[in-house]
Amino acid sequence: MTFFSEKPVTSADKTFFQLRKDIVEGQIASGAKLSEAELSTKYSVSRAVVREAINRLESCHIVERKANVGARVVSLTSEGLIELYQVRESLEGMAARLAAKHMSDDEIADLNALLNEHFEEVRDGDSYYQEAGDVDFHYRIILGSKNNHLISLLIDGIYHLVRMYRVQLGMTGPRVTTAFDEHKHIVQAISNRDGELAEMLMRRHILYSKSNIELKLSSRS
Amino acid sequence: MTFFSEKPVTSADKTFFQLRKDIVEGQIASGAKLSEAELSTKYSVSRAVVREAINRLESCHIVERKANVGARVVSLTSEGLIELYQVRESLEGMAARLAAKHMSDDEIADLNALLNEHFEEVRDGDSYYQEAGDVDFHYRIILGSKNNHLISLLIDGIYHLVRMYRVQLGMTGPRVTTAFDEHKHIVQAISNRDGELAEMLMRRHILYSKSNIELKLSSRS
DNA sequence: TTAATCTATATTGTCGACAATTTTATTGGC
DNA sequence: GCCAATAAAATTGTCGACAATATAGATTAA
Repeated sequence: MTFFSEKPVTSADKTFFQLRKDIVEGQIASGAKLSEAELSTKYSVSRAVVREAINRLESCHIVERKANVGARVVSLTSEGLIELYQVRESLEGMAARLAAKHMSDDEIADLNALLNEHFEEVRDGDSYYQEAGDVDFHYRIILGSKNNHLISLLIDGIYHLVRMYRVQLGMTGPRVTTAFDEHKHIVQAISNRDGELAEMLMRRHILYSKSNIELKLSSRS
Repeated sequence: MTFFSEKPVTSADKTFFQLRKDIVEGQIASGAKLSEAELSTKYSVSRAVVREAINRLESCHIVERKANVGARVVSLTSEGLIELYQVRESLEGMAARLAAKHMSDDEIADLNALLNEHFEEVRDGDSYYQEAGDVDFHYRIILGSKNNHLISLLIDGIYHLVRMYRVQLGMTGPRVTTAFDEHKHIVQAISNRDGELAEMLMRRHILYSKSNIELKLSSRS
């Protein structure tokens, strides 16, 4: 299920989405230089729309740009990962707190239903949907916060970077079973309208997730 | 004291800074439409650089843009203020936590010195520097987090919006004395390297600050 | 008179060309 | 042979013009 069916209306939109996808999924390497002329021919658009796309990516912290020099894709470092997850812990913790206050009973019921689907998939050993299921879960809570500023920061910003790390470090759907239990407890806290606990559990959940990725990262290098 | 002496190198930089200033300080009204042609003549630059400036402001959540329609300055609403302060509470709480871990002893000493200057100003009834002093205090802690992602989100993003609300609602340097005590306790926690407490105190500090602004906002409307 | 359609106007989106700056290559001196 | 100064190439920044879309106004039919 896709929530924000971001519909590219303008040509710059399409180029932005395409370029972001190519970077996040590693088609364009981390640290690579983004030549405006080159991308212009590659995507069959003018340099102006490529520039706009690159500017937007810079705002997302996906590329870094120096004046009169050019733009490069950010390099994936362990420090960057740590920083990213600290921000994520902070914001998504707040999202969980707010979700406990602002989600409707129906939304919470849906969230429980999702968790059950999720459980059956785990039980059947179908770990393919896990990745999407995990994102789905987190998105619902983020949206449940009803805080548009928070939503934008997480979904338009952080999450694409998180996905970039995950994809390029080759970790899809890790630690399925333990994460499920954590999700369950978070939903319980939200059901009980206990924002404080929901925030705490979400923060720990993300901390665990970070440790897990760091572990795989260190063993890989 | 200015920390990030953001030096505008390109023409688009200058236009971006100028336009942001004009919006934040209310020269351009909240909710106003931003005509590219108009601004182009006003700032004596081409439409392309105005477009780039507007795009950057959109990323900061200072303006909202609709495709093929145009950009408007965000309207200041009480909901927007609440959302903003929730995000700020979350991020700046994390900043305080990290600052307690990552600030050097020298930096902490400087922070204490700043607090003392601050105290004398308060004692002398010189409330003019209070506004800048408050920002100064918060900036040091944010920078002390040593988390570049966090720093960028707060300083490039949130703080300009916060300032926009403050300036346009006419609240410069509110509740001087009580805020000072709160600052003092936060610094104490950081000195003790107690990140957990620092985060808690910072979050409460920002919550109080929010309540204070909301109070003035409701009495004004 | 009102509503809908069509037309005219204005605004945004896109493009190619030129200007300014940086990077690379070349030349000259030691 | 190596370094510095200079010239050439390539890349980014800026501009004005054209195309596409949306808004406002006029016209016509019910």
